[in-house]
Amino acid sequence: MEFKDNIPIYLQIEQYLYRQIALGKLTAGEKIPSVRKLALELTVNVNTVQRALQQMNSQGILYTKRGEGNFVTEDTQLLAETKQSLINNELEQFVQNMERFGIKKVELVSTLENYLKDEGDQHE
Amino acid sequence: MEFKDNIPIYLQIEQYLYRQIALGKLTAGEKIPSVRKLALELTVNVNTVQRALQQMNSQGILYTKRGEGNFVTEDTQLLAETKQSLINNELEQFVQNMERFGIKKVELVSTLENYLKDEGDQHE
Amino acid sequence: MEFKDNIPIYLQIEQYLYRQIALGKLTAGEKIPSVRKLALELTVNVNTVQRALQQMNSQGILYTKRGEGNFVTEDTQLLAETKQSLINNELEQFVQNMERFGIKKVELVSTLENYLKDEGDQHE
Amino acid sequence: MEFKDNIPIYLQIEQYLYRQIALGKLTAGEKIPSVRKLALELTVNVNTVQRALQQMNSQGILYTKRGEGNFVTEDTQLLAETKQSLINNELEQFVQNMERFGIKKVELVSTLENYLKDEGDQHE
DNA sequence: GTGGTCTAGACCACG
DNA sequence: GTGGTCTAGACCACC
Repeated sequence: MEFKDNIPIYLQIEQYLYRQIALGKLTAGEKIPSVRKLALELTVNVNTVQRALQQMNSQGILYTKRGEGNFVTEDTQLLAETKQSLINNELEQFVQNMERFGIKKVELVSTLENYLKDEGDQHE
Repeated sequence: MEFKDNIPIYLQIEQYLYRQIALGKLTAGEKIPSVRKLALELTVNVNTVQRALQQMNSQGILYTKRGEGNFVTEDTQLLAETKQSLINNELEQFVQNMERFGIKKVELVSTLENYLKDEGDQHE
Repeated sequence: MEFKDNIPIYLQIEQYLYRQIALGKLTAGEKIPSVRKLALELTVNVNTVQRALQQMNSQGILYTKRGEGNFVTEDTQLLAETKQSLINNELEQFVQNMERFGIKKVELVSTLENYLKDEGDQHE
Repeated sequence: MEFKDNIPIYLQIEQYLYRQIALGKLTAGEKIPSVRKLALELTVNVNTVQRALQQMNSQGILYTKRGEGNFVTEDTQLLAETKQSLINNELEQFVQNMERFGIKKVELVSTLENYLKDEGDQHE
């Protein structure tokens, strides 16, 4: 896994784990790898991993069993809500940013369609 | 103008100016307000403004006339390219992020349409 | 280290570091002293050092590991190219300046030889 | 005439006039164009031209006749000396800079010869 | 008036 | 400990 330079690594780890959950690779109640394992896998400082987990802990997405490790919450509703709110955030941001470049909501869909089409053409 | 906390102010100023140009509020060859004026307007330190301008300077979007001020480049092609690349970046990021949440390109357009529709409903 | 008055200090620091690399005193992948150490050594403000490093960073000669420090790029090809282009710049400037004094390329080599010889004589 | 951004314009004008003299386009005792004419020619502020002339005045290269204009000194020896010292400066700087890149005096001549040769090849 | 450089010192984020 | 950002204020060079 590679990290971008302009965003804190612990946030990128957080996003990574969120995605694992959103994609169903980590399911409700499942144990996630130990801090050290994750740190090794991601070639990152242990502190950095811990910081990411702390945040998710305080958001209720993870919970810690002392001496056992960290687990994904069993509150499937919370998981679904979280996923949806992340996606909505993304959409909101996107719409906002495009408007700042003078692209109005009405034009947004067609702009996106064109982009996807062009991108596809390039790789053909 | 208000600044977000998690992004350096000088980058936000840069983005702001880029948008002004993209929207045609600052046109090729036009003088932009002096660093001190901008600093006052944005209630920010002069150095912070200068840093933003320096970056744009080194990217060729602005140029400095000593003792006179900063001006938007007259290279309209560069301006157009820059605008387009900023928009494409935005699109690329968006598509990438959504894919990370398991939303594939095929579904993207409809997801966006739904979002825009729902958002509209809320405000009715 | 002493600084000339007519050139910005941060540029002189940049040049200094470039030379350290060109001379092999700083090698690919090596950590360079922390900004604070450098600032102390050079009896200069931390910000001034940082500005020099930022430039080299954006040129790809250095990269930053958060919380760890700055490192010389491991891209040895880039290093070699950079060194060569610095030297070529120097040569180009020299040739150009001499031509402006009416010394043509044909005479350049002998002019240089005479200069080196005379200079040697003085110190004998 | 075009000016570099990183060097004060008045210095560049000074150098320009020095070269005109060194090349014999302006000879001892000759009147140089009026400040306004020069300013127009070079599309530069009048103040800027004046500043350049002031410096050359104080160095004795030019002298002012009130109400008549500026003239090149008639002291041909001073002119010759000045020219020589400018050239020597250039040489000294060059040797110094190259040494900073690890190119010793012994290698200098051959480095220069190679450069001139390569450059010639490119334009063939 | 314009921008450019530098300082001292503060506070923050990261590992 | 590392670097990054920001401020306030000074001084300079240029037009």
